[in-house]
Amino acid sequence: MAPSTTPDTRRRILLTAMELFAAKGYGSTSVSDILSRSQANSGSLYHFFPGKQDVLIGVLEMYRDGIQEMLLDPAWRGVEDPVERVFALLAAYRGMLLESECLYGCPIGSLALEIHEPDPPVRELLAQNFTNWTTAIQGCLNEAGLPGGVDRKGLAEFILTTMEGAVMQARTHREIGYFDRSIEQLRQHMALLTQRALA
Amino acid sequence: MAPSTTPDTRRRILLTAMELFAAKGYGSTSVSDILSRSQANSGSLYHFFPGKQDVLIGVLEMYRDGIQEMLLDPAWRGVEDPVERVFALLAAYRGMLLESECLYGCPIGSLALEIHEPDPPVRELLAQNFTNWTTAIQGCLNEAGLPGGVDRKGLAEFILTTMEGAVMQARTHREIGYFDRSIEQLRQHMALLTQRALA
DNA sequence: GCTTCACTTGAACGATCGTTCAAGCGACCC
DNA sequence: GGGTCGCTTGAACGATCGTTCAAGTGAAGC
Repeated sequence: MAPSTTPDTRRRILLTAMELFAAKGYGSTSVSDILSRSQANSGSLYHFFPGKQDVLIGVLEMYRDGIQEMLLDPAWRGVEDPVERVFALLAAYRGMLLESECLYGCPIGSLALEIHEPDPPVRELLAQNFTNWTTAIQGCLNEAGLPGGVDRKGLAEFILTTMEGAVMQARTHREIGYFDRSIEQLRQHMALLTQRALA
Repeated sequence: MAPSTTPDTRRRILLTAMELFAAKGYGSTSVSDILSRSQANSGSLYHFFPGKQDVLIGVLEMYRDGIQEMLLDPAWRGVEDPVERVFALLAAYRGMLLESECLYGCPIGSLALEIHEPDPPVRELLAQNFTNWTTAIQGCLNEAGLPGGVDRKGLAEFILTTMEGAVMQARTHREIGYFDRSIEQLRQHMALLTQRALA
């Protein structure tokens, strides 16, 4: 649609907001923060977005629509085994924690807990992001040779639960060990689930 | 007013702030919110607290010092079995979710993820709250007849991880089922850990 | 050349934020 | 009675918030 020469202000604003929301949260990021970091003027922002919340909606849509390219593809590059892919994704979050000295983990989880009374479209997008995540994991679990009795959807949700809880503790203690130990427990759990059928 | 009871403005401010921080978060709670709901004046608040952040510190200290009376004692009333106590505590969080139609879960977890760059005293208090929680759970696990090889500290942290992640998903989806399914996975995990030694 | 229109510019707005402070109150000690 | 002091009162402050808008730009269609 837009020629390559256009500055693509809308996208620049969204990418900046994505970065700032992840780093400082939604409430602590001011519109003028977004404007100065994205080199845009308030009039431009309000030309594309009715208000600040609609910038958040745009960011959550980017996460939702980009989960494959932005998250799964990089995490799963060179990893074929479906169970390994589960832990490769978790390792990607570990990497984000390490890069930021345990400051930033999962941007969706942070926003989900920060925004206490979200308007319906925001809540819905947060939920969609979680659902897409667990659906991707469920795909791995389906490929994996799990015993028949295992509840794949429940286990996929549990893996998200573990990631979010582990990120929260690692961030709070500023210590990656809290993340690692929870992941290790999850690994044990999945091993026991697999092994139970063999016994 | 009631002359027999001391006004105890400081405590009234803290209890109000505790309530508001849990309901709206720290950033979205204004000082004037606290003042009007606690029937205090700004001068009184700033007489007791250097600033808003010190109110948060006071609230986190209340949570830390009151974990036994406010959280564990009510949850464990009439429950003696140590493993049952673990799930009774989790059931207490389930109750908070239900009472609020899946809006409020764990106030510490919400604050931990909302406050992205906490000053050291705040971060330290959040970490202390988590540590006290896992230490209490570890006490249960020590009493329980777990096989010798089980990592009690790691498992206690994993139980907190599960609670926080499960609360996050239930809140985001506004559906208690997301909480329940993660707890069920945890129950399986603990059952498998116990049973493995018997096999 | 003129019009149209998507987009940009940036000053300005009212609201609300956290915070300050001079003044006042009242219980207790001298 | 006078003085001290912990606590209260509430108006006021400057800063910053999200948002508005009138004016301007420039490419495309006629």
